Amino acid sequence: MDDTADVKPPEALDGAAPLRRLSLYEVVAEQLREMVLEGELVPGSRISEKRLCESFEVSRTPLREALKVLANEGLVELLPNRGAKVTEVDPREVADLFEVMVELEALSGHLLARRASDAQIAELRALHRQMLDHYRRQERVEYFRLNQRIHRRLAEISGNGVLLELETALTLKITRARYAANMKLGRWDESAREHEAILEALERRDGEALAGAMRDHMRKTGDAVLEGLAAR
Amino acid sequence: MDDTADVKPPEALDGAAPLRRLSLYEVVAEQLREMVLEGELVPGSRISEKRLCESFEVSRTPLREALKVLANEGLVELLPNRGAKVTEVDPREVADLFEVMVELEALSGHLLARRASDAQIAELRALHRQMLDHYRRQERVEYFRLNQRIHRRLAEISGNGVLLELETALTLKITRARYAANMKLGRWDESAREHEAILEALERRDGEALAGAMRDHMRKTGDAVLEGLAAR
DNA sequence: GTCGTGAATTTTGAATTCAAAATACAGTAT
DNA sequence: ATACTGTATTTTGAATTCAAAATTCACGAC
Repeated sequence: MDDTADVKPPEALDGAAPLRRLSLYEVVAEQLREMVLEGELVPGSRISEKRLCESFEVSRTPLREALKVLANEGLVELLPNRGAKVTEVDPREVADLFEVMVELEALSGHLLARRASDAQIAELRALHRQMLDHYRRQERVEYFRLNQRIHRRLAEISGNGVLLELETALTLKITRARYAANMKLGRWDESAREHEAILEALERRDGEALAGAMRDHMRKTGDAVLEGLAAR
Repeated sequence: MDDTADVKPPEALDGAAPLRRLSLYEVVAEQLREMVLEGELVPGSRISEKRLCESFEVSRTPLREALKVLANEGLVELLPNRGAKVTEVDPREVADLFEVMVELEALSGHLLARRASDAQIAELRALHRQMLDHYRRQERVEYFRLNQRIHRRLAEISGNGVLLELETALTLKITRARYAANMKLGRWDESAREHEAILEALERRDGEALAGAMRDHMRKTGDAVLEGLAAR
């Protein structure tokens, strides 16, 4: 019998505002997601449940629930009676991904031009300026994070919940492909210009131009990722 | 993909060709899905795990795994520590759904015009003719089933796996909304004409026309569903 | 009489246990 | 030596058990 000396701290952090505790499997899923995204779990490799259980210090029940979540996100595959394996990054699928994403972005653009409030546009402009600051200072991580945040905010302001969900889900896979392609962000300046075009079109509330700019931006991002994947 | 509702006892038929047994939770998920779609489980009502366990004659483990699948499909909501409840059909969300679906159909159209082989086009034409037969004979169920099958086949032939997945997922919700709206299929003749337009554009390989026709068809379907929902 | 507090019951979240399937291994026969 | 078969081990699928959270209900105070 192994020592069960370490007891979970159930009495910790109940202090002020646990508006909602989140389930254990969600925490595990979050961790797993990160591990897959950053390549800590090698694509194609089978996942040993036991090892993960030990490293996470949870039992198999929440771990398997987490695996199902990841499976639905397309990060792992669940083979009946043969466990789970990390999905490979298939360039073909990535191409498909961007093909769809381009259209979703275009839709976003059309909606944004119609629905964004002046305040929201100002907010986006502020975020954009902030991002450009990071760009000028060559702060990669902060730039990337703000970039993601802007894209998410754009999707939110589009005012279509389904669209937001889909873009979130697909962005996850795109991020994974990015890591796999080992993107070196040499596209910084180009990308920054494209963002500028997006902001300008939005401020003019020119739906066609905005949709075109967002479409263009996503297409070029896709090309860059695919190129990176090909030259793995 | 055939949609035969074959009953399979879990431990029977191991004799010849169980190419792959499917997990218990998948069977349960399938059943639950149907129950939610057809309104057997009332929207908004909380789901008693115990009762479902008894009626399905499975333990809580596979049932809960199935619930997670349904949650990811958006058919049920998982409230932490408070169980699951069947999601309500929100007209606002349905509108969002179609707004996105319209664009996905348009993309499908563009891809189809480029990628569909002559044989595939012939196959679709055959399915279409079959569907029209059912229409003439006023065979609702068969018509509806073939309609679904054609749409699915169109998505498949588009040759974009991601697009196929998304359309499948969203079609699920659309189907649910249809049931909730208690669609009376008074749109039969109109719908049949739209399908004819789609087929013709495809045979001409006119991408723009095809995208337009598919977009139009989906938009009108959406309008009809929303109208049905409003007049609940 | 109504509102608030606290215990009892119910229900969910997670761990453990049990059984079946798959894989790995060893031995034997050709 | 190699290939096949039967067995042992590992790993997964599902059931059961245990604990914690939430809901319900009753009692008491105002």
